[in-house]
Amino acid sequence: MAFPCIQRWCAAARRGRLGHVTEPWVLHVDLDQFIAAVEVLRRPELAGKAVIVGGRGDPTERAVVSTASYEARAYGVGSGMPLRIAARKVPDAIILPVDQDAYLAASEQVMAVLRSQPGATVQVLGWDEAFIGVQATDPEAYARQLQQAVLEETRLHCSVGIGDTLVRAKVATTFGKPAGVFRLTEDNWLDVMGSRLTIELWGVGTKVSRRLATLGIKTVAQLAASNPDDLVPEFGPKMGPWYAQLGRGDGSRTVDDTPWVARGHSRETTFQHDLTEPGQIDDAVRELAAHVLEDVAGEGRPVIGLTLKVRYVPFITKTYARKIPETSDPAEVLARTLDLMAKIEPDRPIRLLGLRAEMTMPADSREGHTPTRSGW
DNA sequence: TCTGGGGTCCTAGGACCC
DNA sequence: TCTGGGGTCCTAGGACCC
Repeated sequence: MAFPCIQRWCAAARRGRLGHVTEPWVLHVDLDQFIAAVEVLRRPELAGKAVIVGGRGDPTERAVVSTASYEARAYGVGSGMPLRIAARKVPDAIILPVDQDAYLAASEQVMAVLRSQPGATVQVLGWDEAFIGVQATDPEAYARQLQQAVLEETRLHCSVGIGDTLVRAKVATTFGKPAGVFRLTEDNWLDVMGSRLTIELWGVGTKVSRRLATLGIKTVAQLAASNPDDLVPEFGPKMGPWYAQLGRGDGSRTVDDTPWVARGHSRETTFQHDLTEPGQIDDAVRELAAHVLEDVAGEGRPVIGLTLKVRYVPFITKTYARKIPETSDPAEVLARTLDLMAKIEPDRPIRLLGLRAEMTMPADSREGHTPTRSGW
């Protein structure tokens, strides 16, 4: 299958660029403080102030921070932090409610700009980030031009990571923030990342970094040098070798722009006051299930699996799952969800903090695909 | 300090079959 | 009476990401 390479070689030769053949690069684009930036755009008077976006914008409620502006981050506020705590840390912060529609609209604008870049293959990862695959002789120049285009058309700043794999591009972006560009390849990966802790890797959190440490692996360099087989007893046949690969920054180099199709949908709520009465719980499950059904029905796809996740009072999560015969009948799905709910600790008093209802859809009703995590 | 809401994927262990 | 070994499917739970 040398044909595409020869074609590229010929094309390069035609342009008189032989000896400077264009290389395939992965770019990772990440909008800077995206949600806060969108809020500042429509309220310019907020520029330069400590802005915190979370929940319904009421710091007395149970909710967490979605995004904080850099000014608020200077006080130690970060996403995921309880809103109540954040408000205490920055007493004069401006606290705003989450407005998903506004962020989605801004996101679509940004993605349109990315797709309009010459030769770009765009793989969207979330509201505020995407991979871009591109052939370029000077990826930094390409990145700068891309940042300029995004800024001109959306008034939003972004950072760009350049890499020879998806993982390296993704990690590179953190060194480009804010509004910068950084390149991470096989050549400088260990120089830049080697002495850092494994938790700084994309896909390694507190639990896994702690388990790695018990194996004597604390730094990225140590993980990179580890034998993949040695990690199998602790992490299993897939995750073990995957972590070793992650330590080296290796993995897929392919940006996949196949349209995203969800595997399932879910809704979650946290109650402002714990639920204790069976009637309340019944109502909550019905309401949640109805919302998920709307999302599923909106795609015109059937349901094959149900999951209820129940958060009890001292932060215990219980899962109840059922495979069901494929159906598109909302009444049947609701009835089966209520069956599942009957399993919620019927025998002892309960206090519910929150509920999550999930519905999964058959794989063969999907047309697109996306790389699996272990594929990265 | 006390924990959102939307996702994805992996693993262990049990049930069941041959 | 006691028990191999492989495979698949399902449930529960966990971890991580934005």
